[in-house]
Amino acid sequence: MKKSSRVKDLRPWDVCSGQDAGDVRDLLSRVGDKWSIFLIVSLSKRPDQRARFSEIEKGIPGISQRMLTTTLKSLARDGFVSREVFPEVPPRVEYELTDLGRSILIPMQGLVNWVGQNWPTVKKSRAKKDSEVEAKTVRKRQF
Amino acid sequence: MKKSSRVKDLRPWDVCSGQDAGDVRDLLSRVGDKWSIFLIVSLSKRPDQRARFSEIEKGIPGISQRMLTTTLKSLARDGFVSREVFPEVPPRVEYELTDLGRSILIPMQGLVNWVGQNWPTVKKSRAKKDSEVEAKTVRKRQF
DNA sequence: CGGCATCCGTTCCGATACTG
DNA sequence: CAGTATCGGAACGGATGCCG
Repeated sequence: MKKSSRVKDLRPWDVCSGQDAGDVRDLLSRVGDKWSIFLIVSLSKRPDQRARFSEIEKGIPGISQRMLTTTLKSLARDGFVSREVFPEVPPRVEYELTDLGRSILIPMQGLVNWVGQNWPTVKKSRAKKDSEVEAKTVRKRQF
Repeated sequence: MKKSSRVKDLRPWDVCSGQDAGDVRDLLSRVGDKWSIFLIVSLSKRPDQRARFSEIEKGIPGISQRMLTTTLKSLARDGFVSREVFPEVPPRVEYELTDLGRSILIPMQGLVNWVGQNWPTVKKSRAKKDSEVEAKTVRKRQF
């Protein structure tokens, strides 16, 4: 067994043009920013996939108010969440995952599964390569 | 029909913890950078999922030499591609998609499908929201 | 409460020049 | 050919203060 066990027969990208890759990149950089995925998942776990600003904030440790505002705004711009303002004092604003926002959870689940299976491999590879580089650097420094 | 047609019954993230979301974010920001997805797809389309530096460069319009080097290096660090140097003059270096690199194409295909179906919706939402903001800005400017 | 405006350090990335 | 080194602009994102 040399090449026989490899995942070679997969042809998942046969239909994929450069245009597709471009659009996928747009999606990835959209949803691959620092907080979007957390917002989407956080909303998806609530009853009615709905919460107000301060609730979301509490649910996501480490996020700044500025980034919560910013990220919610751009998610709303792209139609992943909807925003509803209630004319009260103090003001109340609720955000809800839209159908579009919910729909992306399906392909995302594929990534979750992949990560669950393969992320340890990635981390091992990273550590291994890093230690090799470290060794080289040390060797260099000796001269 | 108000809420009946919604994609509500989906529960794809039931098993997903905050840790999962964190790892998924790591993956997304890893693969969501400007060029990684292009490199992976580009390699996946070649015979043997393998090509040398200059071939990849030609296949990806707009990429700078610096970013090709950088991106290949970090993909290699994480184990998505392997790097082989041939001791010749002029030097030849070949990169090949690893099993790990190939395996991620499967969940990626889900994203490709999603993008194919839903990206127009996103772009429409974007345009709509932008024009609304534009209208508001103009209204403000009148005073 | 739910923002927005500002400042500011960090990271990203393209352009360019140089090297084994 | 396949890089490395350096620079500089742009974008990201945290901290802080103000405001309806």
